[in-house]
Amino acid sequence: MKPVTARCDSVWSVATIRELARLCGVSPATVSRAFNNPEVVNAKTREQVLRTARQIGYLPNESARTLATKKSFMVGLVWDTDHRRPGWRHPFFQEILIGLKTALSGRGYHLLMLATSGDMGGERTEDAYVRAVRRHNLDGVVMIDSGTWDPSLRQLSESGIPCVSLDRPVEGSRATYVTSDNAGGARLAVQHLHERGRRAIATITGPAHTRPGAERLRGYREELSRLGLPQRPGFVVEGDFYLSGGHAAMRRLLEADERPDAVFVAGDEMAVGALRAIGEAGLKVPEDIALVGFDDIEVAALVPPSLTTVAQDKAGFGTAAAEAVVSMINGADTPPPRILPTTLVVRGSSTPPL
Amino acid sequence: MKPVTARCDSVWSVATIRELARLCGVSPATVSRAFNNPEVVNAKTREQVLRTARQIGYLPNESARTLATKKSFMVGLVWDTDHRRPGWRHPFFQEILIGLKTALSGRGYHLLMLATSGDMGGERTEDAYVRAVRRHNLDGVVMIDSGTWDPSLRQLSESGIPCVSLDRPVEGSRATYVTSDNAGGARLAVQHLHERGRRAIATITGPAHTRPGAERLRGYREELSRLGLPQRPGFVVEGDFYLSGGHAAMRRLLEADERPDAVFVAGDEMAVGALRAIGEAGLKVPEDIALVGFDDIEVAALVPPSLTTVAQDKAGFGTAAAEAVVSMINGADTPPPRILPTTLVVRGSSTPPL
DNA sequence: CGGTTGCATGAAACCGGTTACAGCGAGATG
DNA sequence: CATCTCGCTGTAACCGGTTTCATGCAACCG
Repeated sequence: MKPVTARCDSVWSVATIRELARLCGVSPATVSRAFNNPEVVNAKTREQVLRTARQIGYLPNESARTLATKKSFMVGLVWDTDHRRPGWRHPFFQEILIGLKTALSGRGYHLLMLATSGDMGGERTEDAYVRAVRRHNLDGVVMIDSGTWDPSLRQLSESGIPCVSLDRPVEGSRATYVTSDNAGGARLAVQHLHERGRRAIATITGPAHTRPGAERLRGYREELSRLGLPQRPGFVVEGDFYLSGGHAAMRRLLEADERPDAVFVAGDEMAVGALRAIGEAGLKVPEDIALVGFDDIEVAALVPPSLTTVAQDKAGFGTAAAEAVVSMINGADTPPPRILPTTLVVRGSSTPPL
Repeated sequence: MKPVTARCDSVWSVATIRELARLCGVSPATVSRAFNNPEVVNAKTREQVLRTARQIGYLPNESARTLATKKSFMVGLVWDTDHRRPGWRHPFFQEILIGLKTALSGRGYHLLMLATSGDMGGERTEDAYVRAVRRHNLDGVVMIDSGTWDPSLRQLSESGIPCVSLDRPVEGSRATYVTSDNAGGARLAVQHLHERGRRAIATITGPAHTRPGAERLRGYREELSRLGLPQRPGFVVEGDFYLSGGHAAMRRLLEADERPDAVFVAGDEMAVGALRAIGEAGLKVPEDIALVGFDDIEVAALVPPSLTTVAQDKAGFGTAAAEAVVSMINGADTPPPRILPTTLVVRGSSTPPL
């Protein structure tokens, strides 16, 4: 009888450490040690404490623990959902989040989504993030590139709180970042198009002020020179990472005097826009123009023709960010920026060769 | 000079309430009241406290506050990333999350992503969620339908913690759920196809054990009877919400004796698969077969022909969930299930009419 | 003018953990 | 046998807020 009742209560009981100590006939200190420094407490005592704890469903109160230790085992996620075009979506936010959450959980950390400077009411100050972190005793922070540069982010990265940024370099003694090998991926793309016999290779870039945009353009240029192909100014058109921008950029490329026979598009969403513009011009992919995108988002495989693209290690972002932030929390030196390898996924938009 | 230093320090100082009280020449109790019960403290005193607080950059410690009040102003998000096919993605998780976070932030709550029973190490027990909630003094919980039914979820919803589920009915005195008007959406789809002159309307359903799957099928059937169209058993094929399932289901429909001239597909991803199967069979959409999907995911607009579909109020999910959970936290009666309206988005796959 | 009322405030206990320090008994050592 | 170690445990202070209760004081009333 009794055990059953106890089992039932276990979900509900709000036993404190003193209660548990009383039941075991030991002091709260010993109970605390039984959990946090098991090796320092006598084996029999420890066993009894743990057993009794299970019976009465004792759960340590994390707020009290955080208060005493100043460690919350929580990492903040800064992800600005304002300042955005309506409907803006990070190309693979969900995959990053899964990777991040899984890796953090595995290391004993939880993830707290921080309110954005925009969506908390009166507290709209520049140091809103820093304030939130301090209030909640967060051990570290991960920030996901918001496209626009929020001065609060700089404050945060320079505040000395362990801080990992995705896809954007940051300054600060305990700040680092994770990014894909954007230049390398671009080189893969250009090289692939070259192997397929294309020689007039244009590019639609991301916004110049974004890191990935700039890096992918750099890779494109580097690979062209390596291959001994000429750099034609008219072959570089800036897009905005959105479908409409890709569409517009492609139209500009088609209207120019010289038509490319291949385009490296620095983002899959833009590539879908480009695909459409090409279709509207009465041309065919890949026969008239081959296309290689970047990101390997879900649509890339679904749209006809399916899109050859440079794939990023999406879950790897989350894992790498978690590793970096946890190691800094544990006192390790600030790790260098982590560059994740990219891979080429060949699909219909670049095959068959000419 | 001094003010500047103070401003600088403000980010760093770890002033406590006693420190602040000392500086103002009042007791900690008064400071606490100045923040939490402003009306009960003398106007001049209050002003001075707030001003000084700003100067020295005082920030209340949330752990201490939670410890004392047992309110954490945090809501847990249960989102199981295990048990999944690799690469599984909720059709519009990101939009829901944005809505949820924004609505919660606006109400003064933060969102804590709970580790899944799977990804925390030793603690893999059935009451893992309940334990996490209690340890962190979470005020409430939102659970996003994980597709598979985890017994821990039932424990959670029946634990008496304010709890809102998305797309799945739940039991529990302080538990409710938010869902789209799936049946109504299905009726819209069928009605639309009927208006377009189609009479042999088949359906590819979601898994029967999922709520949205069952409801959409119900709506389809209801609308058929309302329109006086016959229910042909062969016209109902079960899919799995994934592309491949939609593809397979469509093939079964095409192989049958009687070919439909329209199909209501209970999910956009399946609809893309169906689109493909139809193309492979040498038929054309919408000329031979019209298609209406469900969800209005991003690809729906991108795939050719673009997909007519039943749109769900994606951000509305998050907002409604936030409203419900916060109202329960504030002691209101458990609100009834919230059914969000759906709308028909007409695109190429169902136009022009026959 | 004594007593009531109400406002503003302070003292101290409390929330539930952690941890520095002291103490205690048993076995080892000189 | 006195002393020193060592392993284990308890006492009590502390983390930084909130809240109950008591109190001082001024205004108000008859």
